Amino acid sequence: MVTRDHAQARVAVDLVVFTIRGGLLHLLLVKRGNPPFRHRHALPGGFVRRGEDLLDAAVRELREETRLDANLFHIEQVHTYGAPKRDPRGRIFSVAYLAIVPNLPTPVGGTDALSAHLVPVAKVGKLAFDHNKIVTDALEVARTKLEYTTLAVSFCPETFTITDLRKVYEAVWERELDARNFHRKVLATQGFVVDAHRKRASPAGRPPAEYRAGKAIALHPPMLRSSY
Amino acid sequence: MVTRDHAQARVAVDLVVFTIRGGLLHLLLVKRGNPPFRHRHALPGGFVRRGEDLLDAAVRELREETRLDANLFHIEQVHTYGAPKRDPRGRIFSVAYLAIVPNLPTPVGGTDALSAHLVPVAKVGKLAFDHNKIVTDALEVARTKLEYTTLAVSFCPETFTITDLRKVYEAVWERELDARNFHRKVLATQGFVVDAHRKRASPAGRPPAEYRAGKAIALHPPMLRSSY
DNA sequence: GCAAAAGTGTTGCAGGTACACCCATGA
DNA sequence: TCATGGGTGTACCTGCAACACTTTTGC
Repeated sequence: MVTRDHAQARVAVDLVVFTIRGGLLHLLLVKRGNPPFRHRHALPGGFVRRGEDLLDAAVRELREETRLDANLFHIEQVHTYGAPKRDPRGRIFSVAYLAIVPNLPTPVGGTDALSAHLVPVAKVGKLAFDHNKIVTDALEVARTKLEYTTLAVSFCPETFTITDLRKVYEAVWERELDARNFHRKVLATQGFVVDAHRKRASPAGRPPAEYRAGKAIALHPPMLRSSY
Repeated sequence: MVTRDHAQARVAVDLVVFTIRGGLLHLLLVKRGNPPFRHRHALPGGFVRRGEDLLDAAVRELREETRLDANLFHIEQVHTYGAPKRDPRGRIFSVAYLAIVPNLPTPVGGTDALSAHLVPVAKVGKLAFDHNKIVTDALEVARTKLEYTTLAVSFCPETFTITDLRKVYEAVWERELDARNFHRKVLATQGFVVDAHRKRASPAGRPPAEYRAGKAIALHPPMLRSSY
């Protein structure tokens, strides 16, 4: 190609970080410290550095924001956004990553952010750029992945109970599940969870058994939310 | 950010175009006319232009390559590849698109390609750049989407028989299906296909009824390939 | 014992597989 | 009437939803 009619562009990663607090799905947001959209909430993220791969950039940004070790969270690419005017600073493509972390520690502000907060997804307001669309897309991916994969355990600490796991599904799907059928189904699915041979002290009622994440990644059969 | 340690980059789209010929899944490949990887097979694609959105760039490239009208094929974004050294020309991010076309007309060479061919996916050799990885990823997406969506009709011409549709599944999954159960299941799934009230002349046997694509996008219940 | 939460048994139904069988056409 | 592929009926099996019921703890 002789004429350079293609764009010289910058490429950023944006992070949709979900965690669960108090039975509700929360999203990690930062308050922007610089224009454009100064003081507006936005997704954490930043530019991909020279010589840096996309996933590495996403992991780096998440670590800067949460101080979490890379093997303590789930992260995967979701979609890339490239509308010509999505960012007033120029041509910026954004590769969105979905991250899921167990019981996130109190977040800290990053380089470009005034502060970071966890916000219940139901209360997320108008965000900077096209970030509302990015959140919607990532949430749909997370909801679908709970059906066919063991992704839900990524929301849980190292050991957890079946009820903990069920509350993950209920928070993400915003839908109640039958505790008894759920219990049976999780234990019947090979590799979903493995017995930790411990009981948790409980404030009331029979103490539940604790489990760890199993080795399976895909669920056979899936946990369908359909049956509307 | 004061220091510009992030990459100034170019962004390209690469197309994984599938079609079915003679009951086999085929992939559209071009022979590169310019370095790097000159004379090597590669995915069709090209740089995103100034002021052009990602999907528009992918549709444009596909039209240039196949002369097909935009509403005659299915296209969707799959994944973005950004390893620092994936392209020897410099920092180039590639957004991969999966496209599915019915009975592709003979392809033509594009601006950057010597020629274009349809190759059975089983016979795809070593491709330029990281394109083998891109094809593998896109194929897995296509296989999965056949389970949960009506994507298979995108491989079919305007009117088709249930057997045509079944052969799509068999080609993509590389697995034979029971014709009788498949038939019943497709007709039982609301909105998958609608009766075209025509019969096709057949060389032997009872003439099959013809159908058109229905309005449904998702399949309830899904067409599971599992049951290994 | 009573409350509370964990965990099990059972029944009815929806949907899948396997395969016997009937239908419509050309030669 | 036979071969061929389209299409239907049916029997068996798996897996889920619903919900009654039992178990194990703290008070």
